[in-house]
Amino acid sequence: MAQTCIRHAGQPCVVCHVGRRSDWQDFDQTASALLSSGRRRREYGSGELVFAQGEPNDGVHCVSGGTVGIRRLDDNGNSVLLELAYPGDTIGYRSFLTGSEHKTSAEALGPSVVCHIDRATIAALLAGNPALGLRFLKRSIGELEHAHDMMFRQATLSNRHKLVHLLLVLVGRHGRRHSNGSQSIDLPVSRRDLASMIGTRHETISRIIGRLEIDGVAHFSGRQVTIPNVAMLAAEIDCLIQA
Amino acid sequence: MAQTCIRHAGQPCVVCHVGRRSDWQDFDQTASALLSSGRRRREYGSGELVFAQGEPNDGVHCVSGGTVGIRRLDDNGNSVLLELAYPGDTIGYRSFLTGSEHKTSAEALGPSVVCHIDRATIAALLAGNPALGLRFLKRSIGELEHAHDMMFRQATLSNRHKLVHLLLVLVGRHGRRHSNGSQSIDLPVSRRDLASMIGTRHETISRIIGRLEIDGVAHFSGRQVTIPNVAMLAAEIDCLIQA
DNA sequence: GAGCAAAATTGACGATCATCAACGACGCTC
DNA sequence: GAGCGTCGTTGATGATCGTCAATTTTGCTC
Repeated sequence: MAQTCIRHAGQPCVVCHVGRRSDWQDFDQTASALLSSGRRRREYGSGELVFAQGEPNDGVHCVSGGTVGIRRLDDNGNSVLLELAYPGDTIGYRSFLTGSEHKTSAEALGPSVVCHIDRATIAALLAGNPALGLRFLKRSIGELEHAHDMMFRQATLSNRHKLVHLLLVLVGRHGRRHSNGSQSIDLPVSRRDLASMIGTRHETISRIIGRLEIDGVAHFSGRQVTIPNVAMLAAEIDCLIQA
Repeated sequence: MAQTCIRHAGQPCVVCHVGRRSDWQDFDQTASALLSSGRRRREYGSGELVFAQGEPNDGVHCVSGGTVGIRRLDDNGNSVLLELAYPGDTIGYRSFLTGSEHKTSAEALGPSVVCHIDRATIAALLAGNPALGLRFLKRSIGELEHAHDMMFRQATLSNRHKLVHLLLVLVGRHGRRHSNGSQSIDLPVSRRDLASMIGTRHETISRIIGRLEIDGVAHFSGRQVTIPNVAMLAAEIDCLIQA
C-alpha cells in the first residue's frame, strides 16, 4: 500500500500517484519541482492524528493510502465523524484558505499514508496555477453537496434506514465481492463512530444491527460485515423513493 | 427594501449595494461595466422560486433584499430547508461551477429582491478576476463549515435544544430588541420548515413549542416569537458545553 | 365576507430511543 | 499472564417521537 513510485515530472503528484482523483496534477515542470521539494510523505498508525481540532494550520495534506476520518469534538467529550477521506482526497485545505485553526481533527482509521505540503509551497502553487484553486473549489462544492445529502437523510430517514444507507456507501468503497453474490466489508470505523455518523447512540446501533441480523439482510462479526444480497438491502431504501 | 441606489463604477455590485457582504466587489471599471450589463434585478413574492431543483443552471443569483430559503425535495414529497440566504449571499453558484443542474430549490421566504447574472457574464468575470473565484471558494468553505456544525448538532443535541439553537440564530438575524430587554422575531419560515431544519415532524415542533411556552422561555403567536430573556434561553445550550 | 386549502394544534397510541447499569470480549501495557 | 481500560452487547425503564386522526386556525381567492 505504501509503495513508492516515482514518475517523471508532469504526472499527478509524483509520489502519491493516486491518479485521476488527486487535486495535484497537470502541473508544469517548475510546479512539479516545487511540489516535490515542499512535500513530505508520512505513514500513520491506526488512531494517529494527522492534525487536531484547534491546532493552527500548517499546510495541506493529501491522503495517499488508507482511510482518514474527519472528526469534530466538543468539550463534553462528544465526537462526530463527519467525513471519510480516501486516497486522492485533499484534507486540511479549509483552514489553510481561511487562515484559521483546524475546525476538525483528521485521524487515520487504519494504517495510512498521508503527504504533507507546507504553507509556502501551496501558496506558491496556488499563485502560479489558478487551476489548483479551482480544483479546491470543486472539492469544497462536492463536500458541501455531500453534507447537504447527509442533512437531508438525517431529516427524512429512520435510524435503521440511515444505517442501511451508510452500509451501502461503505460497501461501494470497501466491499469485496464473493462468488456466491454476497459482499463483505471491513468496517473502517467503530460502532461508536458508526453511531455518531448516523446521529444516535452506540447502544441503539447495537440493537439495529441485531434487527438487521434477524431480518437476514446483513451479518455482523466484529468489524466484518457480510451482506448476502446487496440489492435486497438497497431495496429497503429504494422502496421509500417509489412508494 | 427594494430601493435602487446606483453608485459609480468600482463600488460593490452597483445596484445591490449590499456592501461588505457581497462577493461582487473590488472590480475594475471594465468588470463593473460587464456586471452592469449582464445583471438583471427582480422582485419575488413570498413563495416564488428563484430557481428549482433539477433545472439546468442559467447563471448565478445574488440576494439583495429579503430572505431566500435553500430547499431540497425528494420524490416522496419530503422537503428539507437546508440554508437561509440573506442580502449579500450568492446562490446557485455551485451548479454553475460544476456544470450540473440545480441540486436544490431557492425560494423567496417573503418579498425579496434577487439579482441574476447570466452564465456568459460570470464566465468572463471569473476569467478576468481570479479574486472572484477565491471569494466563491471562501463562500463554499463557509457553507461547508455551517453544514458541519449542523451535522454535529444533529448528532449531539436533543430536538428541544436544536430548536432553541435555531431560535437563537434567528434572533441574531431577525430579532428586534424591546425596551424591557425582551426580543421579538418574525419567523421567516413555517412550522413545517422549522421541523425539517431540525430533523423532526411538525407535530413534534408544535409540542416542543408548547413546552417552551410552559417553561416561559419563549412565547409564540403565529410566526411572531417573543423571548423574554435571551440569555436564559442561551443558557439552556451553554450549560451543556460547560457541564 | 364566503368559501376553500393549507397550516397548525391537540389527542391517543404504539414504536423507538436515551439512559443507566451490568457484563463479557478484546487489545494493550507492564 | 495479570491488570486495565475501552469497546460492544444486552436488559430494564422512562421519555420522546412518529403516526393517524380530528379539529381549529390561518391565509388566500373570488
